[in-house]
Amino acid sequence: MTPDDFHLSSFLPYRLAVLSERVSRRLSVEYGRTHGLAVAEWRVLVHLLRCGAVSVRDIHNCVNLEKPRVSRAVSRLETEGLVQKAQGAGDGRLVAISLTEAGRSALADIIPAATRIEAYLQSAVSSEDLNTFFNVMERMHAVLDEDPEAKPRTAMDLAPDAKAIPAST
Amino acid sequence: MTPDDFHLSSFLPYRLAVLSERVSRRLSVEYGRTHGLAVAEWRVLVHLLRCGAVSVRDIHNCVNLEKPRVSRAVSRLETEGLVQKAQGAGDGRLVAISLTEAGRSALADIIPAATRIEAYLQSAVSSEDLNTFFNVMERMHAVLDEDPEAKPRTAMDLAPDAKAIPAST
DNA sequence: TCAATATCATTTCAAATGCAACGAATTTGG
DNA sequence: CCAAATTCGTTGCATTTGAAATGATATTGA
Repeated sequence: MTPDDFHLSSFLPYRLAVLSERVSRRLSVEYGRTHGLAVAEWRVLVHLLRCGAVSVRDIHNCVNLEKPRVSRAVSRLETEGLVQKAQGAGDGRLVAISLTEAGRSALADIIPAATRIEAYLQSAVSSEDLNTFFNVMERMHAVLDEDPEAKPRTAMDLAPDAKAIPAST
Repeated sequence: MTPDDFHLSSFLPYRLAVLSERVSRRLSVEYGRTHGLAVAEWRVLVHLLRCGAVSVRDIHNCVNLEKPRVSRAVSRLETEGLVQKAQGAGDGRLVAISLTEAGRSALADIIPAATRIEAYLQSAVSSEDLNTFFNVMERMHAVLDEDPEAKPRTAMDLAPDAKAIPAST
């Protein structure tokens, strides 16, 4: 293969990174405007909404954030009063992190805005194509799942039916 | 809309970020093993291969890296001997950055490996689905292009036929 | 012509990040 | 029962990062 034929702009990893980063930045405008949240904090809040009182490790295992990043995000959220920490019930090492009323109310603001942006992004795409899109992403994940050099996927990111991916066409 | 229905794992921006980061990390293993390159350095090298002697600003405008990041990546590459700087011909402010022979040879190593990983990622996807996949990404970009809150796209990332996107189905 | 403005690359600085180390708490295995 | 090993959350530390400032050069416009 001739290296000169290589175009960055058609290189899959590059394309993914560019779109992902552009989308993330667009969302950050929204998070920031409403409550000054960074991506890590947004992920933590959303996870807490669904899972109630959980540990740092739980969050780390679910939302693709390194442990120190979760710890610091939680600290910031606690300072802002959106989250509270409590001593773990049985295990003294665990910290039970949960939403405060203010946190719940912040999410009530932000989730609709986030959903609106998501819908906006998808608005020019038919639902068949969107299905195919997600299916392709899942297949790429599946390839990486088999790759010993790749970082394992978190359990939460596994497709519900990952064991039997239906063909999309 | 009920915020409790919101799942992070089905949120498009989150999915994009997770896949993109996983792919990037997998590639970094490859870059790092061969020549200790970071993503920014890889992008700069590839751009130079196609564009010859260019300025920092040119690189910044083409490969989605902030200006300081390009500047530092170039410095590192120069230290490693993969790149050389020259005084800009006409304009004294410009720096003419170009590949050295060592840089070209490093690319000859890395590009096949990168291409192999790209092919690997796409190996479980039919070419129709892959077409749809890229088409969907392009449509999302197009939506952001209309959004004043979104960061503009670089010229290089514009699809060649972005003005008339063919339907994929 | 030459002052005001703009552009270029670099550097400064504060914040974010990830790896590794740490102390505390728990579990394990003899 | 207790010492070794593991797991938990946090923190130290070095690196990376991006926004803004800087100094140098070019361009503009009066």
